[in-house]
Amino acid sequence: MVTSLSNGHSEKRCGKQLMVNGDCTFLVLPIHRRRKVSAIRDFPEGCGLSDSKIHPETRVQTIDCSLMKEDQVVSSHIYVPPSANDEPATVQWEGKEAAMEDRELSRTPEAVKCDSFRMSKSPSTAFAGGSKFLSSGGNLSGSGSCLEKAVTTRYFPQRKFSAVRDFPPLCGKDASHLRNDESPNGNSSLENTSIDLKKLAVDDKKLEKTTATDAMEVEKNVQDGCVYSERPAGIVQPDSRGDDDAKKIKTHDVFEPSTTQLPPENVRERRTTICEGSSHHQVEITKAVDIEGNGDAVQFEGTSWQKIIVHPEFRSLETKPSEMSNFQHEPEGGFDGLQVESDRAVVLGLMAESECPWRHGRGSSKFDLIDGTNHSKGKKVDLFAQSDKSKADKKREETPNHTAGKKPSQKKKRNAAAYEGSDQLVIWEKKDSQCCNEDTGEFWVDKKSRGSSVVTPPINHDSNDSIVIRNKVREALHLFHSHYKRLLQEDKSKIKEQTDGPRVFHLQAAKILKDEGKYVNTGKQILGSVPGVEVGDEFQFRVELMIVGLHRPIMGGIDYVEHKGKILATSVVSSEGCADELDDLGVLTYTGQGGNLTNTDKEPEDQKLKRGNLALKNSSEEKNPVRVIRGSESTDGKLRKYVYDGQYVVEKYWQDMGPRGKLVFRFQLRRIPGQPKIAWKEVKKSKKLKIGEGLCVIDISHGKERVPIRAMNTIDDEIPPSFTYVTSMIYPDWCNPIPPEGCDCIDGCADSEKCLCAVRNGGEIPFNHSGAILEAKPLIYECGPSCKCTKCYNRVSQHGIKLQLEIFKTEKRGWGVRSLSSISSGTFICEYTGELLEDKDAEQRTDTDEYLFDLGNNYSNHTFSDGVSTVVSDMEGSSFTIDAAKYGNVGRFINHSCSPNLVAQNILYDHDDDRIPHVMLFAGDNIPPLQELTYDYNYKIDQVFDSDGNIKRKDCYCGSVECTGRLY
DNA sequence: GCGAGTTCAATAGT
DNA sequence: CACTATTGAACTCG
Repeated sequence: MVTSLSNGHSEKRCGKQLMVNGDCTFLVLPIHRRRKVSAIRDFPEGCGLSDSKIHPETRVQTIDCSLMKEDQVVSSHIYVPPSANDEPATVQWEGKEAAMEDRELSRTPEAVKCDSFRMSKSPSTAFAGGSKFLSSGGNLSGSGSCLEKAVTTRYFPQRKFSAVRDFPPLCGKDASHLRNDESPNGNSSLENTSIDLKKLAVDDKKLEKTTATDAMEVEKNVQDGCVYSERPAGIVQPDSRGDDDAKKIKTHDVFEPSTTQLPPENVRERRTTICEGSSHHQVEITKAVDIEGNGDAVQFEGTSWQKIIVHPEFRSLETKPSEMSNFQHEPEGGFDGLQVESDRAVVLGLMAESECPWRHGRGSSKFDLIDGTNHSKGKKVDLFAQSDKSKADKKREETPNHTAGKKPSQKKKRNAAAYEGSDQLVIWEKKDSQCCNEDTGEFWVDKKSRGSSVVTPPINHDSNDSIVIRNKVREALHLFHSHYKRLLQEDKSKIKEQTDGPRVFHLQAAKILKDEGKYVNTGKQILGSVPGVEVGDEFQFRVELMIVGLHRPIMGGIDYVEHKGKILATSVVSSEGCADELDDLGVLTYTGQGGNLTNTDKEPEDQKLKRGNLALKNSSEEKNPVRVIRGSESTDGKLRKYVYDGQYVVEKYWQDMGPRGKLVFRFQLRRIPGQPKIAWKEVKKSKKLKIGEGLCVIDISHGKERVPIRAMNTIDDEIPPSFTYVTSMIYPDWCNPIPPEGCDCIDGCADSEKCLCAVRNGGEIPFNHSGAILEAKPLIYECGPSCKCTKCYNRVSQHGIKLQLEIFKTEKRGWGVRSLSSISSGTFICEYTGELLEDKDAEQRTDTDEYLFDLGNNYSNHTFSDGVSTVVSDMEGSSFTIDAAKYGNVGRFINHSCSPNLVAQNILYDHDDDRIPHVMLFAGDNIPPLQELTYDYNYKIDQVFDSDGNIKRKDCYCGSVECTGRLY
């Protein structure tokens, strides 16, 4: 991301310059003069904030908050009205509303006891700032998207000296090497995957038959009274449906679970999957197939054997040995999504960034089911996915002949081509030919007319490819939100007479995106992880799941693919998936689909074992990975975001009495070990820590911030360095900023043509009603104390920190900052406070210049016309620097990253001096809890000098995939 | 056997 | 809270 947009321009003192790069338009503002001092931090280039979804009715911010009571830490959720209006934020607890300013309240014993605060009114359901202005793709950050680029002031000061934070060796690029060592690199992960592609050999005819009969038979079985339940007999109670219906439940047919028994004695085969997490810890998942038909069993290492209960009649539907011969390459036992030739597969740990317990840096797909123990190459290839072009072509040519003699499936619209690579099995649609390398044909290997073709992965796990696909996902989501925002704005500008039905802008935006061909991972259905999507990614709409290929049905909760004659579940969206649904073992109970559970118009009926339910049932037998997307609810019960939770295995299923008195299917899914930890769980755990357990300081602000800022150190015994915490800038005596003129609005600054502040912002208020910044500008004017407006959403950053931040000791980068709650893109994080210095003064502080933030020559008058800024002020006078060494706030602990998730924004509200704007940090991405907050310090390589004028250099240890390796 | 029409799924917004 | 438009795959019908 540290692309030197205009290295040469610094010397040219160029004027306004437009740089067009594809979709990107960079407006480069003039460079006025060189800096005299070695001010350290500069505004990141391309602070470009783009899109934002405006939620006019969204007026709630959710803050996960830990309250402190002496040495106790109590977790709470506080829903805070955004700071956009000028009223004090309030919370309600047990019906009592209390001002958030009243810090004492949150420290009362009552508050300590309470589990949660709830806002008295929750007109909408914004979470953590409500909207997003970059993407909804959670954690999607870093470089690459043009949309992120916007107007930015640029200049390249010549640093005379520097004393930036010192980092230990073996970080930065080294760090990333280390990471690669920790887990097998991409190539090896691919090569070692060695998933037995023979298993993909499918007899179309047989498939057809099996498919057809499967659902039918299963349905019949259910109707015949076979209940596959692990619930104690009697739990399922017949309702008033009459005797016939009641017969459907024969409690004596219920098979009791056996969760503690040893594996079956007479196992036909045993397959062990090794899931490797961080620290090379491997977890074994063993599936034992019982030859006696007494039920297979599965065991996660460290847990007891869990018997897979399959009713005998169900078992009869399973592939019989005699039928096996019909499968040309069918190995005994059928496909196991996790299996490799050696019967061992490894889930690569996703943990790489040591400081972030579940993130492995950006841009790389880190969740690889590979063979971590057998590193021989080409297993997969020699089995089926041969890369030999001629063979592939030949096989392709043979295909029609083979199929001609057989009865092709009517229902089979797809040529179920498939590949297995790492943890993925991809079922390609035949029409999606571009997915295959047609130039070389090397990906095509037909399965002897059995209908399915196997392709090797279109992407390998080389980090570059991972970045590419990751950026594709990011771009798609950026575009989606861009369209969405535009549609919203267009609608808003329309006269409100046009109320022609519900306006589903997210769907419209998705449609546009599809027409543009910007969907990712289309044309294929993936079993396992989806390229470019990482565990923890957050989405706002269901359509986004479709856009990135994570979950295709817009409505359906279960996505599935036909494979080997069976439909297998690929992903489920758990809408009930609040945190409590998952216990500590990562077990999710999912209710099947159908039965008119939600449609009140139709009569409720028993759920049938077909479609998604059948797919999940099949998956419970095949033990293939199923992606889980968790929908999280906000206060009013509406779903506000979807989080990709990782891969699960369906352990068992049973029938249960549903809410409408009809039978529903329940599926128990267990999270596959070795994946990134679930953020909320970590947060929960983290909040429980007490002094001595990693918690060093309960509140580094000593009560000066509304929300306490903890200091955590689980690395060593170091406590945070001492400094004086200040929540606002300290101006020198000579500096008496003039109060601004202020607007005269009395209507909440609704009329952006009359509101002076809005006019100064180019005729619009740069925030949405949720308090999220819409786009970065060189300078933003918030309404301030001089304004007459009382309620106005043009006040965001001036209200201070709303999120629960904490500083924590990193392994390699000193102290860092993270949030305990999910942050959506555009949310205000904090100001960078400190002492305001003139250059000449800053130059004297050579010992502490690691905390300097260069305000540079940002000052300028911006006249916004035609969306283009023009700088009219002269640049005489000195420039300024913020020194946070002695006086500062949490902002001084925020580290640099080459793939930052924050951006800096100049803001004025309490004075008019645009030479010394406030430096406000906003989220540039959706940021999951506990992910370190970073921004780009924006150093320029070889532009920092020591006191003798020598070029200084410092390695960067941000550890991101896109790390340039050097800080300066 | 094929295309047209219908049904099924669950929000997202009014 | 009730209601509805919505999409794409599966399914049914002619």
